[in-house]
Amino acid sequence: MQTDPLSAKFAALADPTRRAILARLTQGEASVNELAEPFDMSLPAVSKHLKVLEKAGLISRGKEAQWRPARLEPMALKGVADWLEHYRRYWDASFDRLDAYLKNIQKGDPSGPRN
Amino acid sequence: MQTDPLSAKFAALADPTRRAILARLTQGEASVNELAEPFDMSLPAVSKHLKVLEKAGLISRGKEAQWRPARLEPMALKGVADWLEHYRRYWDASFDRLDAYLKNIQKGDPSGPRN
DNA sequence: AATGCATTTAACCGAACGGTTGACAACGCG
DNA sequence: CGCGTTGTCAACCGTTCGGTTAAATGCATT
Repeated sequence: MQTDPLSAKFAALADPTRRAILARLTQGEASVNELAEPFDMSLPAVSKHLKVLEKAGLISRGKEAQWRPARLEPMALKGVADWLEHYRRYWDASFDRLDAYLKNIQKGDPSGPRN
Repeated sequence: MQTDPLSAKFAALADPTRRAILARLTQGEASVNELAEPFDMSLPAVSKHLKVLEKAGLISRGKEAQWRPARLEPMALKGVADWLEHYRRYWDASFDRLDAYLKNIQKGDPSGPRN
């Protein structure tokens, strides 16, 4: 696992089990057993996945008696979205037009896009 | 490396060197040597990173004489953005009220759907 | 044909990943 | 207290990752 936060987030998301866990958590908090139920995998394995997600900041854990419920920490995902946003202009056509417009007015053309 | 495309993309993005390569490619095509220049790392290492990015669909390679320039394949990033979009409501302020509602029904508010 | 440049392939290495099993810790309850 | 439930820890295992060096490939130039 890398040390920089963005790498940790991407690495955490690069596993279908962990993404499924996140999807489940959009329904609300869940215990480890509840989270493990859909998977053909031991409990410690799920526990490890949760630890990866927690270290990446994508979830946080609670403590209620012997339960340690996990909940979504969605601002971490916003961090990923913000990184992606830098590339939006390279796929989004409507963003391209806006970008061209902004570049033109920055060049001092008051009438808008040129070409 | 996983077989499903989304995992491959996230895994490819989980490395700062590879993200730096993508950033460089927003300036336009580049040869392997050009891409390797900023990094304190051998050429084969960069070549491997490019292969990871290519298998993830994030870049494509050309062939001009002995050069194999890499270029950005931005629609692949859009795939990642689309996945993230499912979670926007969980961080975006404009969805705060919906989020509060969902949290209430999850606590067992009998007026809402049950988990 | 020989040289030189750009890039990839092959073999190898240590560290991290994703999983297992078995033991252990923490808590609620009879 | 003793017990069952919940979850983590520790050790281990095979595979993948990210890097290296050395050799091979592809192409242009002379």
